[in-house]
Amino acid sequence: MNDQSPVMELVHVLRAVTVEFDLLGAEFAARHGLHPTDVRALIHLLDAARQDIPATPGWLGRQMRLNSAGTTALVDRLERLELVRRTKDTVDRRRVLLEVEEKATELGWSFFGPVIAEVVAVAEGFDTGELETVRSFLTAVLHSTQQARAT
Amino acid sequence: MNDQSPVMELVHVLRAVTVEFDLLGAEFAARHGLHPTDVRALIHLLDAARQDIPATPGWLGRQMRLNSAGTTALVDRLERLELVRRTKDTVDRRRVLLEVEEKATELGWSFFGPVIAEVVAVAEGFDTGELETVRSFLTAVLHSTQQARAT
DNA sequence: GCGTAATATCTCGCTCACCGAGATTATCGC
DNA sequence: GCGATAATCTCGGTGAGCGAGATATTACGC
Repeated sequence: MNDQSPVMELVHVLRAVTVEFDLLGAEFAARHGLHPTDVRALIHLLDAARQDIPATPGWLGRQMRLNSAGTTALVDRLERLELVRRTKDTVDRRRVLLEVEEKATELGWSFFGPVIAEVVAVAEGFDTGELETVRSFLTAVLHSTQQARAT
Repeated sequence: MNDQSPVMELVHVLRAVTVEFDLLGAEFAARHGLHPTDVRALIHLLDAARQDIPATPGWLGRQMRLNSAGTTALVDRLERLELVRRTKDTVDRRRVLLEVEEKATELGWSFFGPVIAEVVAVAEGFDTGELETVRSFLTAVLHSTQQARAT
């Protein structure tokens, strides 16, 4: 397993991309006067909205690995920034549903927009089959990592 | 640019991988009684050592987007944990060099070991050309993102 | 060379994100 | 109904990271 093997290079570049995306999020956060955590939360919330998964403080806290106190504080911040709205669940009235405001989706797009544009630009240089290879490789890494973490 | 386009799926899976790696780092940190920031710093320091880049507090702070006060506190923590050692640069005596201890490399391997094993396992299902495609795609995304961030 | 600007690091005081413990309110099984 | 369980929030405390500024060393203009 030397440093020059193709697989090791993949590991390095994957890690580098992760670091880079983190920094991107941190700088976006700083530029908009919020915290990296808020951006991460926003991503989870928009993702949930996109997939019609009901978002609650408890769910968000689990995604973020925050305890309930930290989660409450996080939701308080997001609500104060008018990015989400707390509404009571009419079915189970212990629960609070988090609804993302218009402002949040706008912010989300202003974050992802440039990233998407870059990936699109890069993708120009690859044909459909190659892109499919990349996608399936990353999906496999994702699933294998998720599974390893669950252990 | 609808949600089902191959490129959009790539963006989503890339983001998911990033989130997953973050959580991995956070859980590794928690398990070893350190903070996610410390793990990130460790990654940068090991990376620097691997590439023979001299690591100083200033350099580390720039990598992490921390100000000098935060950087000093970070290095203090790492030194207290015996992961790095401060040594004065004999050439430029304003500078402090950060040397990673044995303990740090061990910790680094215990973090990356499982990740590498997973990527290796996933890579089994792909031939050399495909892996090269993935590598060059990710490298392109990395460079384009780095450049966009520098702007 | 000599004063001044620039650079690297550190100190101090402070804010606030997050944690642990526990309170509160709502639901469910019996 | 009643205890057990679940979802959320409150309170107090810890510490990571910031802004401002101090200190020490080096580079530059004259």
